[in-house]
Amino acid sequence: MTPTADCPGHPTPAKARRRLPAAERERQIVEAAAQFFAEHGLGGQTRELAKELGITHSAIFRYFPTKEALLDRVYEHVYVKRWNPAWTGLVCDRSQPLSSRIVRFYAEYTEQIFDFVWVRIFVFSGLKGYDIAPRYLATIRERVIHPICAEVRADLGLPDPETIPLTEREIEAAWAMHGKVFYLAIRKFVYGWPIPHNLSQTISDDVTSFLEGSRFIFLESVSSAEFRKNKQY
Amino acid sequence: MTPTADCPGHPTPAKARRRLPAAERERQIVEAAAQFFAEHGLGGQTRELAKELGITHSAIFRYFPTKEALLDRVYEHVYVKRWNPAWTGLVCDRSQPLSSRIVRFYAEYTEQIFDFVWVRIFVFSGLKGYDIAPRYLATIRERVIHPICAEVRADLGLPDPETIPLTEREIEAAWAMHGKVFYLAIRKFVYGWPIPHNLSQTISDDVTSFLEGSRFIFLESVSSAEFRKNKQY
DNA sequence: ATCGTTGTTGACCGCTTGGTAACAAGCTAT
DNA sequence: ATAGCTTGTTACCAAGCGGTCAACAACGAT
Repeated sequence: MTPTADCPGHPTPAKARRRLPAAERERQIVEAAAQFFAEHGLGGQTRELAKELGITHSAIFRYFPTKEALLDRVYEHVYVKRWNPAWTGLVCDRSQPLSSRIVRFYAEYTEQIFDFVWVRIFVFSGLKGYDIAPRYLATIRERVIHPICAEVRADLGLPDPETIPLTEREIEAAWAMHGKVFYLAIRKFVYGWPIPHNLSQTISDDVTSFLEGSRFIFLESVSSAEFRKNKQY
Repeated sequence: MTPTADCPGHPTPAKARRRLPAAERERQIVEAAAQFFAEHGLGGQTRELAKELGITHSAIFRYFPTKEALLDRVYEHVYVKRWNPAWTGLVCDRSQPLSSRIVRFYAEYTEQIFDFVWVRIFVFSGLKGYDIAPRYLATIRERVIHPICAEVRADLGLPDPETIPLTEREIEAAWAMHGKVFYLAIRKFVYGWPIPHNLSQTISDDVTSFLEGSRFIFLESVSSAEFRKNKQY
């Protein structure tokens, strides 16, 4: 396209700035790249990205030695600092009923996660085999899944995970709820399929359904784990 | 994998056939292409696919006018005929308890769906904006989600969807279970993350948890829908 | 053998791709 | 101004891409 499209008819066409300070241009490129790669996949072309920025693709390579380096910056920009450290404590704060703790966590969590760029780049890099997804899921397991299981145990008057380690069934029950929430995001941003308009109602239902529905799983799998443990002596 | 791996050292290496009848070669290409595109994405190169087949990329274009045409055949090969028509009736067969019907459906369903090629091509084409995913989800909604909701209604002694239309909350509750199952597939084939070794136990837990946990959602949302309906007169 | 048929090849075309280098256009200080 | 640094563009490269085509190699029938 015409790079200098400042319609030659205008005498003083507001003179849109074409030369930006380095730091600002760099930030601008990263931001546009995140949106761009989320849309077109990680294989999207730098030339097209440049076009959207109104610069040439060579300009991008002034700021990033390679496309890979740009992608690394995009990952950093999208995934770092989106985790609120307060969340971990939130689930364990027993001054409130368990269900409202979990509801509140997922309400805040989805506010960060239900994002076109976040979800799609996550899936794109998962498909490419990058380690973003496994590493992130390991974090979720430690900071969300396990704490929730521990709290459910406490809520049901069951022994804590230190005494009787969490079983696969219990962990999977917690993943079910997490999966439901993330599946909503996939439905929306990957499949382009509508999701319920009342998201907080949905989340609240999911949490209640999880707590109600998986109670017996916790009771059952803990008691059978206890049984196996006692048999050892 | 390598069909013609005739290690050049052998004097009479059984003479692995290089010239195949057209129909067989075509079938072979489609099958290899499905595996290949599932692995490398829909942007994978025909030359590399050809290399895996032990032929040149030109040979592929003898059988398929364009890469797009090959992809169409792959879609057909992967997604057509994987739906068992008996499934629709399965959920509605009231001679058995509802939970075992649903468990059985999802057991059979996952047997078809938990497949590297199926899941990844599904997600790849979803990200590209092809209509495979939305169309498929519409089918799931009609043939699985809605029937399950109707059966839950009947099981709880609630009015059928003809009388009181299904609410968004009820439908979403059923999607929760479906999403959990599909999220397992995504964890495995997209993120490369382990899933429980006892899949049938997990599915059975998920179904029980759904039926137990969403009972109140059905009761509540039906009664409020009835209330709204009566108010009209 | 010889012929036509058919699967396969290798060289080639035009376009796109990430990446480079030389040069032009702004800004700022003197 | 103009020197000097910074920012951006033009023009280019080499490799890779989907797709084409003429020639060739393997078969079956005669």
